[in-house]
Amino acid sequence: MSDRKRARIDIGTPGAEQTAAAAGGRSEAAQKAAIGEPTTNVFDGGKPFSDRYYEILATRKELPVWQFRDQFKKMLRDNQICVLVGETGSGKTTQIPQYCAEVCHEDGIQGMVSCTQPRRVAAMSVAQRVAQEMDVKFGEQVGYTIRFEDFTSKNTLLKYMTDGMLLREAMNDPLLERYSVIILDEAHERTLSTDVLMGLIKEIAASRADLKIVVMSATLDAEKFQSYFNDCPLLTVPGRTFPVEIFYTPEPQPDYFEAALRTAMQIHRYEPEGDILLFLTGEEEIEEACRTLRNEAQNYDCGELLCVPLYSTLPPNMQQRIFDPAPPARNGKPGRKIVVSTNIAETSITIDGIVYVIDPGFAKQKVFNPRVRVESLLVSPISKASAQQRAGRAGRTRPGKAFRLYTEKAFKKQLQDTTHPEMLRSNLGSVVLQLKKLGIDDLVNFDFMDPPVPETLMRALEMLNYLGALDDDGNLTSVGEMMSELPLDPELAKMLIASPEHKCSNEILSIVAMLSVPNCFIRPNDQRNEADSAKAQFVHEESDHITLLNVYHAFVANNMDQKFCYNNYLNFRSLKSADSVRQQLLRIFKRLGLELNSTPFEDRRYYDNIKRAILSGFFMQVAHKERSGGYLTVKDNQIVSIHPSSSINHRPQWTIYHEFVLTTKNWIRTVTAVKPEWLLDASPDYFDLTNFPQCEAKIEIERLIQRRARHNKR
DNA sequence: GAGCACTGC
Repeated sequence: MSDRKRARIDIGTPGAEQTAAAAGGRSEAAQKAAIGEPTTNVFDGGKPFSDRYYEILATRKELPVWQFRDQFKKMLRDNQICVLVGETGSGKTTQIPQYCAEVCHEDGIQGMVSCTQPRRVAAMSVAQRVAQEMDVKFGEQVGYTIRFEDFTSKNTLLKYMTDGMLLREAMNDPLLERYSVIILDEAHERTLSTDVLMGLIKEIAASRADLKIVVMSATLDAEKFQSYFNDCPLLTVPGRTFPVEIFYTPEPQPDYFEAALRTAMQIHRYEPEGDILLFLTGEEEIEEACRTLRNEAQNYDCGELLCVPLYSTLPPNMQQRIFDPAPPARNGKPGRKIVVSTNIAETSITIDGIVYVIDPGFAKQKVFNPRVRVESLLVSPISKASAQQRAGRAGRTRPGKAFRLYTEKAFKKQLQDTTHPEMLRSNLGSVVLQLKKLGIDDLVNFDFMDPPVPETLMRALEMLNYLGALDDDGNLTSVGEMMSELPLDPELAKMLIASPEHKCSNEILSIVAMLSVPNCFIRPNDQRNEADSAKAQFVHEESDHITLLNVYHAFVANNMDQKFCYNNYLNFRSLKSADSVRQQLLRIFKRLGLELNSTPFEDRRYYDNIKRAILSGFFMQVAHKERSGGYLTVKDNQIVSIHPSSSINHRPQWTIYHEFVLTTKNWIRTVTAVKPEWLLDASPDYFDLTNFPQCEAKIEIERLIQRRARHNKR
């Protein structure tokens, strides 16, 4: 009999000695035993529970979800798939996975319980908490797995992980056989990975009767999840938050920014004490709002107002300021903290003590145009679900108020119920490659919860075909197999795999890593010149990609020193993470059996080889300078300009670009000058003139082909 | 001569 099965006896059936001890009424454990609760930890070799366990257990029992423990366990036993809806504060994320582990133990089921999270921090912090609750060593029986970090052991029975990580695992373990229960948490967020996982897991469930699936979500989409998963049972657990009173504006607001600041000042001047959370759309807006509010607060006879900005690119020590206490009262008027934040405060970061929420009703959202394959950010109205989530932020510690800067009618009639899932707003290149690797051949009929428009899928398939990842029948090629192993966009993956042929894989590894992390150049508004001259040291005048390579080399040559970064206006965090990414890519690169090589620096082909390697992944992102002097993207004929941050010091005839950014204008960012004949070498298929729209670029390529033909004849 | 919603492998 396995240890697990033997240990099962302990649950709920205390042994004779324990019952005898209870009669003495001394220790806490003994008292527990007397009322039929276990006193030893079946998950830790039958060790007695610590005192701390009982302390935490008391708080666990106060969670709303505790009342549903037996009901949930029964539902799990009786069904393969179930949906659990739990509002904020229900305790579902920490408790449900434990209940699953209990069921596995009690029923002698082998295999791990996995609980997925959209974000790394959540996976880590929840795992730590649950290890404490279960009174086991963190990283042993309970652990977590995220990119770059696997904090689990061979004894792990409950594992928190990012949803992207589970998807990676599925590529090598298509039926996810090491798991007996998979819990998809925060499913309502509908991230790309969650959506792919849902489709995949639904398929796996059909062929693995022993696999249990729990989908956990906030309220709004419950029935949709239920019907998607074959009308499975649903358990609803109430949350534990304080009531939030909602106020709408009587009239639509022409300028949400101005209305937001006005509302903030009114709350500060006339409402009882309590901190404010104001949602705006981006860094610039947020910094401006903070400046204005600081000034305003001095013009009135009111308490002190502490204005704290919050957005993801803010350095962590600045982000910490959101937890500073509000200033004390002044002349009997309350001091107050106002946090001015992007959407990051809607899901990722929770601030306690917020009593007032101001919701102008907008957020920057990703939109995708499949015709020109461009993703861009657009300020757009939020959904009802988002508005509800934002309002909820006011009721975490006591009853609060939410001020919506739009009319009730607009809320009811104009806001969509939920935010469009990311799947419908993204370039699906990576998703398609992943699904192919997972053995899903018929993508058009794949059971997506919200199927993407066919054109988006077609563009992704076409792109992967040009990259050589899929053959003409849509099957994964050996190049495609390798590409799918790399945690990169397909273009970057292709460029890396092709780099050994161009004798520069060492350099391309560095460039790809640098392209995969946030922008490393810092340019403070009041030190632009200093920052620009610091950057000038690294500039390669024909290529932003090579400029990035120079930065990485300098970083390494200076022992990855933080001071070096500070002195040179470089983002240390970003460069550190580029180095981690590079190490990870290098490991995979070697595993794939690819050759690590470099062209000698003295060789005149050193830079050309690098540019050709970049082109092998990015030949679909080329811009051509027209006779008018402006740039047009090749084949799509979009008017674009080279981004002012570019280190290119001339205007090359042909250039590849890494990103197309749509803001005030169509920009191409991170560019490298190339020679037109390299285009033909990189992909004769893509530059086949029979399906090329008429334009100057076509005429030049035509001439080039004729010249080559003549040359070959001679 | 301008900008970086947020995640994740």
